[in-house]
Amino acid sequence: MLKEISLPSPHDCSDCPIRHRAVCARCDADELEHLDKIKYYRSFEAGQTVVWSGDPMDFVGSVVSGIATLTQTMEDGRTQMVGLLLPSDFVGRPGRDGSAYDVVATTDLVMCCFRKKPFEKMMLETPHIAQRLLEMTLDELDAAREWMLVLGRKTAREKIASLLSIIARRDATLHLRPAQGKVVFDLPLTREAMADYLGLTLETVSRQISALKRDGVIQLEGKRHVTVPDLDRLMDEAGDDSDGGVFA
Amino acid sequence: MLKEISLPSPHDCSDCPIRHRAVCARCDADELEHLDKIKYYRSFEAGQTVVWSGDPMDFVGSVVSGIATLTQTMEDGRTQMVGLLLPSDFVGRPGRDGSAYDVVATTDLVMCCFRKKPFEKMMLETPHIAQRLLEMTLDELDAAREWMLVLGRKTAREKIASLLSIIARRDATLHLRPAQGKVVFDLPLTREAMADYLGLTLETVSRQISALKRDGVIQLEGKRHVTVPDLDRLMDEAGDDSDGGVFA
DNA sequence: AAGCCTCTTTGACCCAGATCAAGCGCGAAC
DNA sequence: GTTCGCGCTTGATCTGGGTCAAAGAGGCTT
Repeated sequence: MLKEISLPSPHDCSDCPIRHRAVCARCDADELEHLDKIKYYRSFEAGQTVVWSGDPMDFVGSVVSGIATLTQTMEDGRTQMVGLLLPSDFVGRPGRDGSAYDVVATTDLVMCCFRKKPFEKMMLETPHIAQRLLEMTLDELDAAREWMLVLGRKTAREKIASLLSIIARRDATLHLRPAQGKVVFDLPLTREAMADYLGLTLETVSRQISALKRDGVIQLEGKRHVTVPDLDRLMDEAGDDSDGGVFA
Repeated sequence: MLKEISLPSPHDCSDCPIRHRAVCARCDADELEHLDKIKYYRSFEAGQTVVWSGDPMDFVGSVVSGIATLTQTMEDGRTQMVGLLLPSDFVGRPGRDGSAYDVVATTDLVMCCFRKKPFEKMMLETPHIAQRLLEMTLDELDAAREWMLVLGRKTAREKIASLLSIIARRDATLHLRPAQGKVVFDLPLTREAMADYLGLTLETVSRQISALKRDGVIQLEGKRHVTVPDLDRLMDEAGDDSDGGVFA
């Protein structure tokens, strides 16, 4: 198994890239100082498991950079990804000891962790944190429900288009580019991970990506670098009428 | 369209059947009194729509009795149920004007509604409410993710068994009976609603129910009255290893 | 630069579940 | 008591996506 990387230099909340979106978004200077005392950074290599389902977790935290996945596995090995954790997303559940899912780093990953007990205590005393966490949890619930429609009712082609448009829009907002017209990005997931997210096999994922390429909906350079000439076209293929905004 | 029924007699929080499970579970007497001022009851007939997706909602609230569903619909009519609302479950999202889903009463339904604006104000001032809502939202998120595994990876037979065992366990806990051995209950959903929940067609639902009956996993009296001779057997068929507890 | 290893693509075939189509059973309306 | 309508079942057939199998394409190691 891979070794955990130690972070070269711990940094300060004031220049934290996720300062304004994470669970600490609403905190004032005093509260940040308090958080600072219970926080620490951890880094993981791509492919490393952050927590195993069922294992005790003595921390909660935020993704600072990189991407992690939340997956559930059945005894016979069938797996379903139930969440994609992007920078600023929260990991762990206050008031619960074990993790309900496997959390795996898909890319190199940096997390800002809080020791669980002190964090829980602080949540009770600091409405700003509890409020922000509620808001984030409600957003995740909406995203999960949006995904239930994808899993339950969409065709393979629509599923792929849905995933690509989510990534494309997320990337556009992250880089403050307009979320329409031409979008270019790198796929952060392998075909297998995409299959696990979409409830498909990796062969079907591959075939449908080839089909979308053949039909000019996307262009591919290598296996991962994607160009979407017309985001509206892609979103049409996804079957949702413009709305969307799952991981907004 | 059906008419809304007016409730014969509004009742008091102290003898409310969902007092200890709903969003108000942690409230003390003062807080309940405050809530009482902004609350009102509404009743709906089976089949009636409580809110349409996209429509403005000027209230949030709790299901007091009956069952409601949360569904999403695509332009071409494909629909996916994304939530099953049982007594004590919360409806609506503080801080959002419109409903993201259709909310439909599956049975006759009574709701305890709070005017939205005052409720939002009260949430900011009353940690007990925000804390309980966070807890409930986290539970719903877990349930939604559990359901993603069902939708994405389970076979039709496993899907049916999963739904039946959820209903059976919920019913058992609601009536304080042991959640194992023999369980008897009524299906609160039509075959079509089950299909919408499971991402199947109603024909497949019907066939798989017949198959489970033929195999002795369940017994049916009429279309809706179900006897599960051995809950463990049913849960085996659902494919999850004992754990479960989605709507616990 | 040869050999591996992992990720990916593509082909051939198969099957679970969708679709299309009757028909049943039971309560409500006339 | 007959008819209507709705919810449900069952059969026949079709098909999207799964399964099994082979091979290409980079990137790393030695």
